[in-house]
Amino acid sequence: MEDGEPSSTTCLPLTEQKPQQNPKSTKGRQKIEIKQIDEECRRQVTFSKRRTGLFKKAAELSVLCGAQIGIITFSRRGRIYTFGNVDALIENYLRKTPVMLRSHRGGDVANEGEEVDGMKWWERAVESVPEEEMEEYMRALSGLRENLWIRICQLGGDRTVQMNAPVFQDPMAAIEWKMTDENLTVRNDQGQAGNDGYLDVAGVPFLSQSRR
Amino acid sequence: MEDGEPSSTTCLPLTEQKPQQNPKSTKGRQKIEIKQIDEECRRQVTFSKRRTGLFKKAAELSVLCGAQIGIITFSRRGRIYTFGNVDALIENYLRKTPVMLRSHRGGDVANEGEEVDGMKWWERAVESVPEEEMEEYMRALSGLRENLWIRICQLGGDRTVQMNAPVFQDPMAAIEWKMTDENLTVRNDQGQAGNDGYLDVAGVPFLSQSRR
DNA sequence: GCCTATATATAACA
DNA sequence: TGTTATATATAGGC
Repeated sequence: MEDGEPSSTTCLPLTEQKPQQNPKSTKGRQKIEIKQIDEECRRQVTFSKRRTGLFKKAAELSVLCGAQIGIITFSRRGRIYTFGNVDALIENYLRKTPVMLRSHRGGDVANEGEEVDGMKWWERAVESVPEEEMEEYMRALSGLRENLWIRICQLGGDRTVQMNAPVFQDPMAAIEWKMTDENLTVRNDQGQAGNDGYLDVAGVPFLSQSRR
Repeated sequence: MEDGEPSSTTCLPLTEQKPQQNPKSTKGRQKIEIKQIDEECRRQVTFSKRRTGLFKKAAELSVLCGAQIGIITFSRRGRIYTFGNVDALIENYLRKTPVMLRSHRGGDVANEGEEVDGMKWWERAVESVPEEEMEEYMRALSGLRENLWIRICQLGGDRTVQMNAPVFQDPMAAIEWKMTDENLTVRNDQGQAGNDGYLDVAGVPFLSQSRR
């Protein structure tokens, strides 16, 4: 947009300028390029502010449109910040996109619908599985489990910070939920405690925000 | 837009303000209350626009701060819209908040850390479980599975719309990702196709949502 | 969808 | 953190 001095040519210099010794207390919001922020400090500030903004937007969308929204965020340090009823949404999501089930019977997702007694294999009680199918059943369950945890070891961080906004057990609850400061407050629950020193590369904080 | 001059108000009032030709082409963005939108049509438009905005914000945050972000959204019709590498994030999330494991050995999460051969019970191969523990193991797995699917039947809708933005297999990939139109384009894949008529129960949305 | 006028989100500072 | 000046998001309308 405009950049340099638009010059004051179009304005009459009639009255003296504002006596403010503050020609412009700040530069205001500057345009930035959407690319990785290198400066640790600035990045953290941005992460914090924008995460807050993102969650707020999600909350508004949820209320305005009665939608269920869940957000999972891993900071680069491996810390988790979540919004919404993530657990319920995950379960629902897993059902609608059953990627975890491919390991059953050859891994062809086409078999997914196979039923016995009107139930999908994963819906049947373990005890109801016939002896002769047990081995295969176990293998399937194992695969299910494996798929759940297979990539677990790929990430290192272990610090968990839960930031939960509204929890909509019931869809309608989302509508009731109001965006009060209370609701948007960060609940930094240290998880399983332990050494609190995060051993951050540069003594940058980001951890001393325990409140509430 | 101009800024050089502190007060445009001091500009010469010589010419009459805007000629009346443009009374105001639009009212511009109006302030709205954050509460459930009743009008079906307006709600859908808002949902669409704000969802796009939300995902865009998420993408920016992801790139700017190198964070991994996943968003799951269920419209009130039960359609899913997701952003980010949801699968990977879910797995990671499940590890850090192993709520699914409470069913093991009395449901005390305190036992969660119990290890055998340096592996958590859920990490062990099914085949390695001693015969005498098999029954209990199966019960535990069953519980795990049950917890995964327990609430499955509570939702009715089956339409699945996947809207996937970037897929960050690797954390660093997020940084590379650019916010092109291509990336932000909605990929509306009907899932398993079928009747598209949702049969939404009159105005009362969320239809047969079974409540608890 | 595209457009305009405003309501909001936020980058740079203190 | 809180403030300020701008960059963006978007409600209402085609």
